Amino acid sequence: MDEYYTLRGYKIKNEEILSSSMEDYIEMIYRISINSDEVRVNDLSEALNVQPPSTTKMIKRLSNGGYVYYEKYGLIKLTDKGNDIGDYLLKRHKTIYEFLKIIGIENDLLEQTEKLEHAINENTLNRIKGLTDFLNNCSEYGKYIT
Amino acid sequence: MDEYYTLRGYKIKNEEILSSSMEDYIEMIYRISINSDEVRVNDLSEALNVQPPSTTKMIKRLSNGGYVYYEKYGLIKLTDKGNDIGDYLLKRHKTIYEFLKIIGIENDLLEQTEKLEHAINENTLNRIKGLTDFLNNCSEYGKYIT
DNA sequence: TAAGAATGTTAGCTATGGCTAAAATTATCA
DNA sequence: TGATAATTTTAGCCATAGCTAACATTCTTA
Repeated sequence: MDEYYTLRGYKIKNEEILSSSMEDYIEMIYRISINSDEVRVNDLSEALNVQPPSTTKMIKRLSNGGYVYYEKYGLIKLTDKGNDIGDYLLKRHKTIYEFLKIIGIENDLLEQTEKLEHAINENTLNRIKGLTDFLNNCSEYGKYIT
Repeated sequence: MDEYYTLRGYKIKNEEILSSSMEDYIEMIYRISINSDEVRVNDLSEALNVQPPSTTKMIKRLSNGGYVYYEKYGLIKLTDKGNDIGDYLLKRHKTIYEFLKIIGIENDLLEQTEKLEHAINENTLNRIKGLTDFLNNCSEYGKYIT
């Protein structure tokens, strides 16, 4: 029998550890970390278009979960665990971005990527990666898309 | 400049009228309505794996928004507006389901559909529909996927 | 038709994840 | 070095969307 749930229902059902927001923060910390090893509350707030108190709160959660090191007024640094996740999240982001791009999304490319990425599990991600590769090398598709 | 937001940020930014949950409820009312014209709080609760008080609360919101007709202890009925949306949501669901199926998702097909559908806007949906059609008629893909 | 079962509602709790205003800390620079 | 500016935190608010427990209504059936 088909088993439907609300979106929230799926999250609870799967004991999903990371919420979409947590993912957004970790991915962004990881992104910023690439170019500088100083990640601050303010940087993150600006990058995510969020007010600093929201960031403070989230950093506490991430710190409790063992995703970041953080001490009051200090620098934010991903733990090994956090770093692995960040790496995965950024790759996921890029995979979806490339996929959406090749199927012709232009205007809302980033927004659609940001929304979709949280919904896609590892298996689906791999399928999408494979599909993107296929499309990139498919002459019929080349004709179809132009 | 790239403008990132948290997922919640995008929702607020776009003044998105329908939350994911609201969409889930409307889609399910629409679904149930196809086979019977008696949609009750309990049916909906069971179908969505949610407790009846949650449904009562949501039905009130949907009623206030003009998506359903409802009177205490009565039947739930979509308004014309609700019906149009339900129709769109069900089509969106099916489109994504077919897409995920053709790219080889099996185990989490329904769950991934349910998660993805809320993230996809009309333009992306059309692209995905087009892509699915293409894949269905693409001999190279037939070879690739087997 | 009256009792019990089924269904639905209300009240009030939870967590997430935003926000503002105000307080605290840290950094800068004259 | 001490005043001011910038950054960060705390406190407390909001809405969404679940939940349980208790109450109300409606339905069924003996």
